[in-house]
Amino acid sequence: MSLFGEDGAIKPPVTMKDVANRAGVSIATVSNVLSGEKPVRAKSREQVLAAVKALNYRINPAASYLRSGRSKIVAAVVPTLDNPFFPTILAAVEAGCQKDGYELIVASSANQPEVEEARIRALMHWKPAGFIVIPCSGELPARKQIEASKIPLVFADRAPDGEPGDFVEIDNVTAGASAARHLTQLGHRHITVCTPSLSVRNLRERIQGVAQVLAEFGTEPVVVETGLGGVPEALPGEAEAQIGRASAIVALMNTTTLQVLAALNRAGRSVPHDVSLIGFDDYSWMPVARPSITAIRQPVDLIGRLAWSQLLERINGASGAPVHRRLPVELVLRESTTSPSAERETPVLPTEGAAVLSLATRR
Amino acid sequence: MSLFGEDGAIKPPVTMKDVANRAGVSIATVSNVLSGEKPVRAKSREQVLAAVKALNYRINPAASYLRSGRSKIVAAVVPTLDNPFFPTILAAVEAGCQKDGYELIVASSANQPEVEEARIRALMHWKPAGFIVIPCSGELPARKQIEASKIPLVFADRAPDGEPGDFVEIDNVTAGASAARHLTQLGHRHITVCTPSLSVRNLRERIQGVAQVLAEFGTEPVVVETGLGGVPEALPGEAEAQIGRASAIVALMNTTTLQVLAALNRAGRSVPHDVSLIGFDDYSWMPVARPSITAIRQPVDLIGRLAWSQLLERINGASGAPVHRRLPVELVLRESTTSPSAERETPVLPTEGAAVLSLATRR
DNA sequence: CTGAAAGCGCTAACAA
DNA sequence: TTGTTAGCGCTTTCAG
Repeated sequence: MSLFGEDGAIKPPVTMKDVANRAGVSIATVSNVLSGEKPVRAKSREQVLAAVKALNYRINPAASYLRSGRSKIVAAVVPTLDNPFFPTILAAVEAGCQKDGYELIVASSANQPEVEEARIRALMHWKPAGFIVIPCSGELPARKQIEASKIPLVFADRAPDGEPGDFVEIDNVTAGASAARHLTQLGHRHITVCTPSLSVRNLRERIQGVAQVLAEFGTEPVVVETGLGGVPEALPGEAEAQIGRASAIVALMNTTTLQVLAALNRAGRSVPHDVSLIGFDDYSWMPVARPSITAIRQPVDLIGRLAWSQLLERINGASGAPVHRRLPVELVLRESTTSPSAERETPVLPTEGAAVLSLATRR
Repeated sequence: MSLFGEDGAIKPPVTMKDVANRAGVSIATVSNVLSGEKPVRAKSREQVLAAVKALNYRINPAASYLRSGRSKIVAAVVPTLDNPFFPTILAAVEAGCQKDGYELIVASSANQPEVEEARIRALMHWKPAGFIVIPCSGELPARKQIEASKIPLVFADRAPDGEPGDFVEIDNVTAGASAARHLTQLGHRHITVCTPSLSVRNLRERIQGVAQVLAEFGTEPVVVETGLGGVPEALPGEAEAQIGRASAIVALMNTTTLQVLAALNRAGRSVPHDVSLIGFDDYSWMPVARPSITAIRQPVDLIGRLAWSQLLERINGASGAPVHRRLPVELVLRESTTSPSAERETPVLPTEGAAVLSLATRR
């Protein structure tokens, strides 16, 4: 399979013509065998396949695309590759692509809508067979262009505002509610929700889920916006203070959990003694941390797999109505959540009197 | 910029011909303006550029590649996307690609040499402008083909056995030595090194670094192979036992650190009371964990950036000798390492009697 | 400096 | 069922 001939000169790459010659058929027949579109006599097919194998021929994807207007490329646009959540989805998508013979082009929007727009436009020129997009905000102007070009588009994890189209996500409202339910069952009545951003719908829905449960108890979540950054030295003053005052916290993203943990350390608050914590996303460090972290586990791999299978169906021409899947999450109970004691509950709202709570429900 | 005309019909995409017509020049001139290869009269250039902008024209990359044999694609092959270490490198590469007008195709070898081989061969058919490869083992047969095709190739993090070629990695021996030095300075003389695999050279070099330091004290590291998997229920019996006996552990990869932590939990060994732990790779959960984890911090982002800039130079024709960069790491001191007491040192070799050590050196 | 024209390797009519 | 042929949109001689 060397690219060099006997004389050391570079061999030109094998083309379909070479295969045709060797198989004793025309290039059209070779094309037909390879594409499987048109019927081909068994004998011819065998000869072609043999020649393909002998020459180690692989179709030139660019030529194929140029002529047919269809490429075996899938384009994925994610908010960032620095947060492991997104690459994990991509891992599943990539595995699907690999299995089904597609290449995956990956672009990061760096959490900036303008970059996202520009990347999608650039990707469009490859006429990818499909797009998998995890938008970085509620606006996705480029969506119109993708849809106008009839390129299948599947959203994963998040969809822009408006009609979701084909979309695989978790059931965010229920997930938020599960977290809140767990905390209320432990006896918490005041929950602080920490979110990196409010401009993404799925995060707003998680808050909504928390709010629904708290409404039963006549309270509302305190919402703290912590920003998209990594784990900073300190959050903005107000956020830092609100976290310091919290008795139960739900962190809506993996990065947020770390931000919260850091802020709690700075505030000298201990988990779960002073404050209970539930994090969205379950990572392998969470069971190992001390205390181990109670988490809402998203089926990340499944999100990716379903996004791919949905996209593939569209690529293969499935028409039907948009498919919007909301996958269930799992609440993984660990050590970071426990019952509040009356003493700890009080400081949250200093105006209220202290109540005495049984400690019996502590694990 | 709609893809629809006034009548709602789909507009065919803008081609170079359209630009030429509008600019009142030939398509060759348009091509020359866009490629910048040949000199073009300023006037013509302006007209072309104006037309390009007006029509929102973008070159068709497949046609361009088909004709010229050069593509603006970079192919990256990584062992997995599930370990955040690799996507972080890719994030930097992707940023570079974006800046310099390349698209990034990502393929995962799933840590299997055969898959790696197959993926590279598939990618070759896109005639990418360059390859960035993080090999999954010491063998990389496909390398010959890449090099024979004159496609620039840069290794990141690891290189296959033999001549490294263009390669950006950390200084593994020194990194291993730093970890060991830190432990010996604390008083440790017995170090257990946990590695996911022995078939990757950079991991072997880290062990070598540890061994060099221990040699000064007349001891040798105990090497435990823990496998590439995630955090399993239990490691193979022998590995589990060796970790349980250790008084100081260096974990050579991020996943290994978690495996070790889990194994130590199962063995009822507490960090750093019973055993000190240093992990390779510094993740945002490590400072937040209790105890926080002492780590060898790799300049992951820099590895990616340098790999890209090196690749870009080759793409642009730089010839010179292979560039092999070994970047320095940082030892980040945290709570998971401390001096051994005699009681803790002893159980390593159960045959020895217990000794009493002062606890004064504990932090 | 610019334009005309010849393909790159492949697919899709169409003819046979 | 198969072969012939005309391009896909671009880059690259080669004349002008």
